[in-house]
Amino acid sequence: MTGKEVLEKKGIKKDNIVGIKVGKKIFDLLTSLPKDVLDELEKAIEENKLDSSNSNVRLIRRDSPDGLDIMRHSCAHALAQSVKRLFPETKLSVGPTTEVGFFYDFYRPEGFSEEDLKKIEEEMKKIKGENLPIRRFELTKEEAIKLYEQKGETFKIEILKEIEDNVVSFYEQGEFLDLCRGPHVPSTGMIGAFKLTSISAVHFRGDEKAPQLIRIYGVAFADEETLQNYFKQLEEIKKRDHRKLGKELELFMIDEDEIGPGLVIWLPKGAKIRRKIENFWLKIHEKKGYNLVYTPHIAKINLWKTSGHLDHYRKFMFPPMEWDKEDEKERKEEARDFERSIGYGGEKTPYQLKPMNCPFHIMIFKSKTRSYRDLPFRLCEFGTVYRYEKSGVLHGLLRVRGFTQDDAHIFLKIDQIEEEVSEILEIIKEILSMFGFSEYMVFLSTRPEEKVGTDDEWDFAEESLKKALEKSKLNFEIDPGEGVFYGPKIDLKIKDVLGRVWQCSTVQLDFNLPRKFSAFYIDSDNQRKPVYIIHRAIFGSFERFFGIFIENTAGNFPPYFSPIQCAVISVKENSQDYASFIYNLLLENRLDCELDLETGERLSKRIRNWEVAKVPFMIVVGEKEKEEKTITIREKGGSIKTLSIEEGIKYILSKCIIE
RNA sequence: GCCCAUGUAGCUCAGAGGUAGAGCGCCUCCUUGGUAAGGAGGAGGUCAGGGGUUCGAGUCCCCUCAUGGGCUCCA
Repeated sequence: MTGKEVLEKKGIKKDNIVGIKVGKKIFDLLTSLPKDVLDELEKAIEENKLDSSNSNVRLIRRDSPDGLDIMRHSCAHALAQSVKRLFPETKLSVGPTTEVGFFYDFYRPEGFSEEDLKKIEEEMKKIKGENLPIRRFELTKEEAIKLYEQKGETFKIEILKEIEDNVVSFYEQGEFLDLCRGPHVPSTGMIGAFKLTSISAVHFRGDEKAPQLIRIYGVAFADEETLQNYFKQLEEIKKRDHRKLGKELELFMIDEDEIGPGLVIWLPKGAKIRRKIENFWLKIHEKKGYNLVYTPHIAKINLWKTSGHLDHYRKFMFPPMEWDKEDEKERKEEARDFERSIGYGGEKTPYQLKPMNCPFHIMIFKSKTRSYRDLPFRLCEFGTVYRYEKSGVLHGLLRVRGFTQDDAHIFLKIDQIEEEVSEILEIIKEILSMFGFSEYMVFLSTRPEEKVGTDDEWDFAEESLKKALEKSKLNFEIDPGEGVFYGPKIDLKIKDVLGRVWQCSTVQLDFNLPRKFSAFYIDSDNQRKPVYIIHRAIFGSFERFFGIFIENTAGNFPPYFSPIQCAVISVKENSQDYASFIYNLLLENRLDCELDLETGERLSKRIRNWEVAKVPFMIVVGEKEKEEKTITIREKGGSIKTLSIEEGIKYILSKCIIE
């Protein structure tokens, strides 16, 4: 007996019901229920407990999360049915749900156009209108393969072959049927408000060698209103888009044609913000015993051979800088008996743009003999690196080809890891909180199958990281096997105001690099001991973090990071001297401010200009203020107060200067 | 790298075979103003780049570059 039949038998209205949930198991109304589920359902109905929140058996309504998922699944079928009606030669693949909608993958070499998409959507609406009853039935795998052989659905046969069960389920609506494990709504009329949003190409099973399929995406919600709200939310995200705000607020630019894709120019206002962030960051790090260094952007290619980057990281590196052909002979002569293709030592050796800073920092460590007394030895740098990211993944500031890491490497003994990591976690929290980020998701990744380092080292290191995390009181999850081959790591993701999650901070242990470079220290027993390294970054990349920061604040930066903190505006010409006087006072107090003596525009227009530029404070002075030795402060958004010069400046400074 | 879409003034965009447009911004002038847009005039374009079709190409076709949304990738 199916859920539908039970409800009908018991006379329960099922207008908005799309399934039954027993414990964590979900059944649609079309599936024959196992005996125990059936019993429990009937019992719950008799005791009238179906909707009470503590009941183990519950009806799934279409607008609940589970209900939406069922409904979206049926949307995918309606999509496939629509496509088969309009383009019968199309072959079907799979059609699951997504977080807010659904998609279906089709094989159709000629693809679909935007026009096709509209037609498909219209046909889906028709299918919804037809309110076709949906039926579930089962076949043996053999029968199913036979059925699909008749229909020529080659992809379905492939999928069937991978299924282990011998009996498979089908769902049928009108002339359309599909291999599917469900669940589905009882009829096509039950699907909610939907819209097809995009088309993209994917490979069958994500395998690059497999044939290419066309994926059609849609979103679906219980009703038209929620669907519209979803699009409104998208608008909000669009409004905060850092690429748009970056242009409007003149923060950065990327000139793909003349300079190169993925290469960021920080404009004066963006650079001002960055410098404030750098100063703040550096002050904290110097307090914690870090040593700032600067290293070159290129190095002889052999450095990258030693570090192993050339073997493992090559596809993200820009090509080596080769000398002209005429120099080729000379270079080869200079080359010792090292790799012929690489060349080494001589004047004409190829150079390589750096994708990471660590080899330089190791060379600094190795530049003199280090004692155990020197450890932990902490180096930090705003190190600019270049990585050749594939063209399709570049995205504003969030994915670029040249970026500056807030990088640090800590050289230490293995028994210092725990304390050092817990110190690092404190620094991370302290710094991120200044940007309005306080919600974190933390992941500890442990040893993968392929790794360097001994099991003892891994045991000790993983345990140290765990203890440090526990001490930090951060909630964390363990990602078993997700560590990189050279050591375990902690990744920290931040949540922004729209609930989006971004990975920025990372703390990684490295058993590998010190060995590659034979980096050691002299211990108290006068023995050479191998040193351990922690790689860590808080922002990860200034560029990326800036993009996230822009979107999180919608360009309304906290006053202490604002590129222009205060605009001083004279009402008319006779107060210009007074405005200049106030402006100079602010400058003396290290405030970033602008003087607006513009006489060509109305006052309200000038105030609007500073509002649009998202300047947190304006000081407007006219005859009245000049007379009374006061200033009128307008905060962004419009609140206004008049204070004495001293009080007013004190107030603004308290919001704008961080020590 | 793959699929689809897009590329027109500094910015946002209209123009869809027949003389390159608007708003904002910029420059000049008028307006001397009290907390989010005062008025007038002006400058500004190899229509991403290259090739083709055509009497004639932002407009149609091909290639390249780049961007957007996905996919894949991200030791």
